[in-house]
Amino acid sequence: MIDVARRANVALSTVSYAINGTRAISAPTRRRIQKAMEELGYEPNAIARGLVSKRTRIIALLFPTPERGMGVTEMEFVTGAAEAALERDHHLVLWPTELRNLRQLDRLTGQGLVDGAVVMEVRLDDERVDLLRQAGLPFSMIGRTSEPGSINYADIDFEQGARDAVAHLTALGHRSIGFLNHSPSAFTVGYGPTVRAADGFRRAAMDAGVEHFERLCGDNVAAGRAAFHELRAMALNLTALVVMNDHAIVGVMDALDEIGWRVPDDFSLVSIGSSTRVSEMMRPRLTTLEPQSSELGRLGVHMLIDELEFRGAEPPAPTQVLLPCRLVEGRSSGPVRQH
Amino acid sequence: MIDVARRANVALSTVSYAINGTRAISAPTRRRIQKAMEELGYEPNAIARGLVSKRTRIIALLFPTPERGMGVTEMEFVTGAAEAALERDHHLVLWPTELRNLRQLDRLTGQGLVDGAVVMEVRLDDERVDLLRQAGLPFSMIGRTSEPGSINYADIDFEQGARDAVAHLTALGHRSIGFLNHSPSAFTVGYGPTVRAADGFRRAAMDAGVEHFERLCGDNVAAGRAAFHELRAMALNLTALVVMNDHAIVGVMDALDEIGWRVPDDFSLVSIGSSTRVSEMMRPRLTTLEPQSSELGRLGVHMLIDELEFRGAEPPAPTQVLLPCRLVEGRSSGPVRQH
DNA sequence: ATGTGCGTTCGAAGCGTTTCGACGAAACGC
DNA sequence: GCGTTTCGTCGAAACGCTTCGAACGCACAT
Repeated sequence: MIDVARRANVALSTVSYAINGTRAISAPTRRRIQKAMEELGYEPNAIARGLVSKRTRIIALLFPTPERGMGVTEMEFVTGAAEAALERDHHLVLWPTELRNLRQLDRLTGQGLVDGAVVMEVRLDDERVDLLRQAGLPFSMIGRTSEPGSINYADIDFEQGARDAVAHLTALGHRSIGFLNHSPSAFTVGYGPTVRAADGFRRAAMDAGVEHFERLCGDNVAAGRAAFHELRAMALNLTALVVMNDHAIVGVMDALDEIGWRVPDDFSLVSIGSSTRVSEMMRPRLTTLEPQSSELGRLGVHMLIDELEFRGAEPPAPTQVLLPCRLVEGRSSGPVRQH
Repeated sequence: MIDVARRANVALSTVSYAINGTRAISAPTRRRIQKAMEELGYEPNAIARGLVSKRTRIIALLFPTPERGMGVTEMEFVTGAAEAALERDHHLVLWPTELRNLRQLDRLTGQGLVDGAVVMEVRLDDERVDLLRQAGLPFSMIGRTSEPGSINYADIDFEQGARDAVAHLTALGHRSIGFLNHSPSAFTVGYGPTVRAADGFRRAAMDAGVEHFERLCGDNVAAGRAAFHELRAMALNLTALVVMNDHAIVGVMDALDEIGWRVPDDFSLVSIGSSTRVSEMMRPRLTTLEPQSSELGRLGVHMLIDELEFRGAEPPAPTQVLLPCRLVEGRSSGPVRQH
């Protein structure tokens, strides 16, 4: 920076003002500085900048490391967030913190490396959120707690998604619809999508006046297969299933094969939350309510940076967004079978 | 840090030495400092540390943003890398740089934020690698260029994977085997796995003395379906296919349905590079040569940090690792059909 | 000529660490 | 009992920037 200043015949501080736009700089001076920077290939040192300005322009992405690893949806959160961060001239660091290990998270925030955080896979009651709030670190959420207050969040509207799924099926004439949810453990830890999708399904089915059945189901093929057989035994008129469980749905299709039912002729399936990349791999291609995952990741980052940049001024109104799922019709849903 | 020093009755610098182990500190003094740090909940400021020590303990993960987005395999690289970084007390930032946009990468490295980089999805001839080398930034690769020289890398051994796939099929009695590769564009840009798997397949088939056919194939269902029909028309005895293309393989199965062939009774399929999470979603569950993606991400980070920590001492021998794929038998491969 | 105000620019003081050279005290050999 | 080494500690100087208060020149009004 000294070299740039010397070359442009100005003081060190003038270069700084020119870079940050903190004070007015006359056009000729600015030009000289620009030129000097380019000629020297100068790039301001992010660390030194961060040290004095208290703005590191680094934000953290908090994601839990679940047993089963992450799917396509989560990957899209991450890439979306990373792209958005870069566009807004920020860096995104990954903090894969186990949920129980709050101590680690505490240490990480204490290091003063990041200006804020985006929290992924938020639970209805999430300790990480409490910790961040206490630490005074600005953050936004992908997902939301049961009491989000004035915290910025962007979430998938799984409740509406479930309603849309039911609407899609009732429009096709189905009058007895089941719902296969995530695992019981997801439900008990208060994983929002699990809870809210179930609500949406129930209401939509009641509003439509159709027979409906719900079931939690382990996140694996065998559980899906078993769940289907059970559901069918208790719901004799069942003609369609809404499934929010990418693994279980495979088991369901296996079970359908076993009893010789064809999809969608004899039975319809609608998946909630599968990305097209996954639903395209199924045969038949699944009808799915696809979440806008990448967009969600982007939003989370933008909300956070908006907040960071407004610091000092009066806080802007919290941004709280529910993104609808997009209905992508595959070949797994069709008109109800006529007996 | 001043508070800690005051509380422990030592000089500022003594606290620093105690934290970093840079100089010997007597046991009682160290204890006093430890205690003071805990009582005050003190955590050293990562930014200030980085500024003076020239070691930010931040490393970058470079991944291209391809059109089709990333799959499960890539996600596992990322999470593996993030976990490994955290374990070794480093931060991982995501740099999703478009391949053509080298300018951006140049700027990013110029900021002096990161100590080194892990490059994902390396091509046989990769401009990013040249740029990093010129910038003097230490880095390791997941994948490898055609001339890796003394650069650390960890790569999936797709060549061996292809051989294993052929071995698996010949052991089942197959004597006419096809290979469905990635898209022509992947081949022309010199994407390593595409090129090397083809080599491995060809050699293994020749060594085993079996009839073999190869084909590039667009990364989508329709292309896979078309490719199968074409392949079958020119290879009348074909009884099995090795596929390194998660999307195309779905099309192949559709095509098999169309001609009434069942998997694996009438025709065998082996996938290369599909993670179990994907192959479990296929029906029948695919036999796959699963890459150890998470391990690869971890390795990339460890290699880089090893190198960073050795700076100054003579450079350690380059670590260059090929990780074998793991054969996971599904239900898509079986004994050759007897006519 | 002298004062007033504005738009620009300057010098210097930090930001929270690491690290260098130096120093006091205890331990050693003779 | 005197140099000499070793161990543990200290004060102060960076690291590369931002930002504060002050000062400069210039046009304008007085």
